[in-house]
Amino acid sequence: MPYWIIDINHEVVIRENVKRDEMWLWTIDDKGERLVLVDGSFKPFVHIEPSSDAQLENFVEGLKRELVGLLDDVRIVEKRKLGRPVKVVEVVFKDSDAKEKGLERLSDFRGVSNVYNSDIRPSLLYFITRDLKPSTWIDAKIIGSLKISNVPYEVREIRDPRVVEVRDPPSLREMYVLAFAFRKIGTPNPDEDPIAFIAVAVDNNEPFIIDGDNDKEIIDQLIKLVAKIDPDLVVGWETNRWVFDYLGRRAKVNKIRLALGRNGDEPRAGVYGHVSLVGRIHIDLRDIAEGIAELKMKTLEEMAIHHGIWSGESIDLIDLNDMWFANERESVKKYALKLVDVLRRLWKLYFDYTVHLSSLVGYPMDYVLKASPGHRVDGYIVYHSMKLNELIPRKIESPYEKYKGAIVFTPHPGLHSNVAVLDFASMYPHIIAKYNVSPDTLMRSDEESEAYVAPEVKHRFRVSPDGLYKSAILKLLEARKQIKKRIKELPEGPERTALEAQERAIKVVANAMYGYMGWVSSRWYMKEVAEAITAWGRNTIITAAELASKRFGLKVIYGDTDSLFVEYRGEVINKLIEAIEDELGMEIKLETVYKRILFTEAKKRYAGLTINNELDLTGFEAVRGDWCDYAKRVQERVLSVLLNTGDVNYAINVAKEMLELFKSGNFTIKDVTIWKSLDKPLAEYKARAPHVSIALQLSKKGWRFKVGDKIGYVVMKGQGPIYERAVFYADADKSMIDIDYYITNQIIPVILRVLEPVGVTEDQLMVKSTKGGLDQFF
DNA sequence: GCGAGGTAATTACCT
DNA sequence: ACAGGTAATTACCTCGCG
Repeated sequence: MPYWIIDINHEVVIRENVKRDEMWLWTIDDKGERLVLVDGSFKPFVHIEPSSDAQLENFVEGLKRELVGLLDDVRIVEKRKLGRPVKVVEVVFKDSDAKEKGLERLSDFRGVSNVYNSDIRPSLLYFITRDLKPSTWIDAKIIGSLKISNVPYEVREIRDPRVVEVRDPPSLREMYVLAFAFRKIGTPNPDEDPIAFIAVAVDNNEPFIIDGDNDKEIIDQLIKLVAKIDPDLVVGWETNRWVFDYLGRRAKVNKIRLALGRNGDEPRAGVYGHVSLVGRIHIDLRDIAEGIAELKMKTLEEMAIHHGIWSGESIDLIDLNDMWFANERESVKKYALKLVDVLRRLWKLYFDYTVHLSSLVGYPMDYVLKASPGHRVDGYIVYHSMKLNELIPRKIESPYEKYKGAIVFTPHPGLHSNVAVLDFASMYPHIIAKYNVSPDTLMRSDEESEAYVAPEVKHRFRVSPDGLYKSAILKLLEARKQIKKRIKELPEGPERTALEAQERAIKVVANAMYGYMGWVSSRWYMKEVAEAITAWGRNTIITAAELASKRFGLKVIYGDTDSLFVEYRGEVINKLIEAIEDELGMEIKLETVYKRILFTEAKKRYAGLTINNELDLTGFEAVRGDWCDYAKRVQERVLSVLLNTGDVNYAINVAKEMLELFKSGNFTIKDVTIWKSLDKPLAEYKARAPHVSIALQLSKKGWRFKVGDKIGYVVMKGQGPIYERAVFYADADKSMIDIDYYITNQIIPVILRVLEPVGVTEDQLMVKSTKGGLDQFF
């Protein structure tokens, strides 16, 4: 009977007067039955590497004496440390409490050189030692049944779980939750402001509102509803950031228990800010929004717009708050119902992806979404190294050391026609695989064997055997290749969508591998390894650029890291691609062809019109979140006209027309709002910036800001620095807006940025506009 | 005291 | 808390000048 793992939690319990560690696996079997599988066989353990002068047998005896009363077993085992065999002592404790005590005793024990595994969470250690992955199907030996108080399911005691065949996840009971609290002025405060209502959707049923005379009733109803529906999956928005914390504090005020877990537990604050509900998967969709770079404003509405599933007007939280107090409560609730439906539709787009990311990385679905790219790679590598019998170093932060990264070519400014973009496919991963770049293959200076030598930096890597990183990345690259092949063979449909999601999950981990190697907190951090990869990368792109220009006479217009922008001349491009692949042994692809492309003198900025008539904007203000909408729109339109027609005067006229419209007051407050992030706590700012100064003012009025929040401001008429004239966008009075500021500091600069390379000067924007403007073009 | 010119602080982007 | 490379604005400092 296969079981699909929903959630896992680790408990230390006393059963029949014996204390033991238990792993509770919350599962669904293939008949849709919910079951808890309890494995009581897990004993926490560490690996201890004795210092080189220690006598192994004596050392073991010493350990036994030191840890008397805490041990289950002590034995010498063969492991590998950076590929070389080593003998270490496996110390198995009776239970996790004993482990805590034991580690304390060991902290000053003589002869210990290294302790391994002590910083890996028990549930993860359990999973990796048994080669289990969450969000997969498993099988196990049933050895009996147990009771867990408050758990309404059958609980089976198991041994020897193992992964069974890969297939689709079972159908899950889903609950979507949006909680609302309001406050007349400022951020709602859980000690004073009640939960106003909660919008809920269950599975695919009609959304509804949980309402009540006070929030004790509301929270009570929520608890009862969760108990009744008993969802496997709870999806919310900002639930990790504040909602569950807020609900918890309101529950406390109302003297009720926020029993939302499957065992009746309250939400638990987990690692890295994740809130877990025992036995359920809790997804905060905001965590996914965080990873979407194109999404400037991390709101549910913006995310829905990004995915093309939003219709109608968005109402921002401040307006919603005002509506609530203006007694337009029914409209607020109606809007909330729409939001909860959108939440559900968005989650469906990410379900497959999250399942695959979870089973690839080895973290439960909710935790893997919250985990940073670095921790996702860490999860993947930890599993992989366990399979290779490698010791898993503890995470320690090494001192920061700067090293050289990628190369960016200086662009040829101006308007170009017919430009091809060539991209090396997964350049860094392929460099790692090709040159066996890894901490366990790096050669010491006195070592002699066949080696790959990195250019410039001259670090050497053994040709064989395959290193930790090479084998890890090859698995990903090969899996991805297979999936891509299958995708090509499939028609559009759910099967293909799921494969695409799997491919995305693999890509996310593969792309972060290089970064992980240069991360000072990574378990296998080694500067030389990261440095060698970028050195080979620079060498690769420079060689390719030389082939293009010297052998094929193709002008290289620009290039960044793993891409080359070259003149597009028919078959010559194919010959170039062949030559590059031949001589460098790396795959390079024709990514895009631009009919026209504009470069300024700046790197990392260009605008192109593809042969499919798509406008690609890169780096410019128009794609940045910290310029006002009006200026961004002007820049985009000017570029669109310039690239579509190639007519500079036309572009000038469009610019002037939009400038005139602006001068005559044809804009809204939102058009001129500038949004900037607070990247650190307010107290830590050294410089006076407009958004910081506004956040400080608002703090005094009862607003609370978290790191990462965005502050919108508008610049008003008057004297002095901008930070003195900036006003919170919601408090702005349109008649006081400093139109001149916006013209000289926002609109004119973004126009000139893209028109100066084609010879336009500021004076040409100043004379009144004539004919041939915007209307004619659009 | 004032303006020119440089620089630190800050944010957000690219690959 | 994945990496380095880059552009750009604003506040603020230094310096020369009167």
